Amino acid sequence: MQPNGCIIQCMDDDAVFKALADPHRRQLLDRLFDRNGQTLGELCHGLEISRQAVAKHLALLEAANLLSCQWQGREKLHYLNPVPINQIAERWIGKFDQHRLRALSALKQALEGDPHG
Amino acid sequence: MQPNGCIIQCMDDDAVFKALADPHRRQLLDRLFDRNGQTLGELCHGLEISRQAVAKHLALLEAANLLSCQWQGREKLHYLNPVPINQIAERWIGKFDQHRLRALSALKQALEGDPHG
DNA sequence: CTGACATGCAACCAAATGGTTGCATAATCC
DNA sequence: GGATTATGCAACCATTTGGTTGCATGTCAG
Repeated sequence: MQPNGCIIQCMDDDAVFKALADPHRRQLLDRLFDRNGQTLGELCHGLEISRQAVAKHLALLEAANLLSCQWQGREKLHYLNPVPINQIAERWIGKFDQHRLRALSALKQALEGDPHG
Repeated sequence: MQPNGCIIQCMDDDAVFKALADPHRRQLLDRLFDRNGQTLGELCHGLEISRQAVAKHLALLEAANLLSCQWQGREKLHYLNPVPINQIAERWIGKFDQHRLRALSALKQALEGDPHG
């Protein structure tokens, strides 16, 4: 849709796919989905890797534009950005979803609040 | 939701995400999307890597259940399987798409047989 | 059968990846 | 100011990854 953005975004796609390739990183996204705006320290809880490892993952996610950060005093808050995932879903994954169109039909009905299901 | 399938599928998710992480592999899927059932040799055309490298990528995609193969004489035909991508989209990516719900509303209209679409 | 073609298998290699440890920097609390 | 806390930076390491080359196997054509 955007005139220039597409070229740049397609380059970004690779970063996003690579960012999603690691289970720890997906887990971090999951956690931020559950509670947005967590600090590095909070995101470390329960993960069995070191703080620095988590920091690296977060930096990579940030580089892929999957999250944005905001400093608050000495704490760095991490906020989820679902847009790149969304874009991949729309532009790339959707392409493979002839099958999904059926699911969408069902979803359409659900969105309509269709009582017949 | 599925009683047993979920556990297995979640393990598969990682393989699928990893499989999608490489641009060459995504390109191969794109090519199979354009024309299904290609041989290894055909899939090599235009790629600047060796046949063996392509074969490795295809093996990885097959392991991730993203494509299925069928021998025909001395040729191995490769067929796209969009289901795992679909499942990821449904189960994981969809979760992050509060935003996408708006897009779905638009799509819903398109599916309704919008004459302008 | 012989040669050409399509693929598989295995060894090997360089670079990327995911992790660690140690130290530095900056903000907060007493 | 000094200790504590939150994070960053850099060096280092093992494993994985993506690629290569060389050779083996199996199938088709003459």
